[in-house]
Amino acid sequence: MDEQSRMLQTLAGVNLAGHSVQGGMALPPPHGHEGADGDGRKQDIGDILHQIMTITDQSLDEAQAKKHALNCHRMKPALFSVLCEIKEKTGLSIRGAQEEDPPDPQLMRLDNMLLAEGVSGPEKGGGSAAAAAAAAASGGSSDNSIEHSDYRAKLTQIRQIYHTELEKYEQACNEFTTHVMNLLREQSRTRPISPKEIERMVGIIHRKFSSIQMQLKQSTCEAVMILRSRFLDARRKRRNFSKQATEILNEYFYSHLSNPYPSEEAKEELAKKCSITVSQVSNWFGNKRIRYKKNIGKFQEEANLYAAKTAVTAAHAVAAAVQNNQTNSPTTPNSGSSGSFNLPNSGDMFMNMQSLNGDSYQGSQVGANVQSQVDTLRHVINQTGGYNDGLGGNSLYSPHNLNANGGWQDATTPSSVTSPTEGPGSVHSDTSN
DNA sequence: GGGAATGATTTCGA
DNA sequence: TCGAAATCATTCCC
Repeated sequence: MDEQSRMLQTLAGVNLAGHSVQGGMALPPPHGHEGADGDGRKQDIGDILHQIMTITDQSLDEAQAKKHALNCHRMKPALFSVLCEIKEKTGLSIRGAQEEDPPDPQLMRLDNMLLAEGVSGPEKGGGSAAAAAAAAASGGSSDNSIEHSDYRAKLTQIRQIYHTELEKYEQACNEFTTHVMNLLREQSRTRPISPKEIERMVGIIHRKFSSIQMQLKQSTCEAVMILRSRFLDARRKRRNFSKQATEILNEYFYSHLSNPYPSEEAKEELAKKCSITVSQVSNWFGNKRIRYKKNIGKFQEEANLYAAKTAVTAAHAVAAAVQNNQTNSPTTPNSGSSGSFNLPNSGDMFMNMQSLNGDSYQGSQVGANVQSQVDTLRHVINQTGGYNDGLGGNSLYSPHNLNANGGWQDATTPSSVTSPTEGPGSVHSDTSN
């Protein structure tokens, strides 16, 4: 038995017995004179119900005629409203639970992500955080800015497609909803369709369309994720630092060999000079320390090279200071470097050179050219007589870069500062750490 | 193409 | 949180 027949039977069964339908609604009093007594009313309603029940058995023309007659029947409005109410109540009891849909967590996640990535919501800055982070991580070179703008362009493309599609869906949804509403309103003249039912139907349509929208959002999110991962993966695509950057880092490393732990400030400065990030500087020093320690012999040549370089720089600085000293009052030569960063006094460098001859460095030899630079430097310094032979004696630069454990001595007390043999007036001023 | 070099990441301990 | 150590992944060089 279909729903309509059941409802009609309910209607007939309940109302004909003279009781109100569930919910307390009674059949309104008949409009005409005829319904004044209960039997006449029962007869009337029974008649109508019979006609409705048998309408499908009749030919199309007959049925049409009967329908028209029923529509014009004086009892029609009353019956219709009762049918609407019954349908409403049964419908609500069935669908009531579905009405209060909690917000879909998946949809919320998608919405949040699209918002965060700048695909939905205001356009400005969309996804720039990810791009900027990746750009910063990979050094912020011009290549990266190109990649950055590429990322932005692609994100804008995704955004445009998303909004176009969303608009299409919304338009289609509105059109379809209007169409269905008109249809239902039209039909409500011939069958019991309450406004609530229309609302419900609209809700169903919207839910269907929102599920399509969810698919769109999901695909958009996937596209963004792919784009983002591709962009961020560039971070892993290692690029060697420029030669200049490596030189700067090496210079710092070998001139601070006693304590190759740059402070935050030093790291920042090095990062700036090398056009890399602070964390890249940290990585570089981490790698350098471990690799140097693992294979000191292999780095010997490099150490000598940078020591020589620093010696020359220091010699120039001292020579300049000497000249200055000759023309002006005596001054204490500082660690002042003409290098690109606050090159510490060559103290560590010389310590390195001494160290190279020490136990820790397995008796390796300092290059002759370096030695000659040192000699020159020492000579110049002696000539000035401005300060102790800090660079000269072994007393100051003992081979204690690496401790017995194979590690550098306590980073907080670099040898350059705490060396017990370091006399007052030493030129050693490696305090950058 | 293979090995060395090198920057990045992961794991672990202090 | 930082650094050591191991390892991965990529680039460089022969």
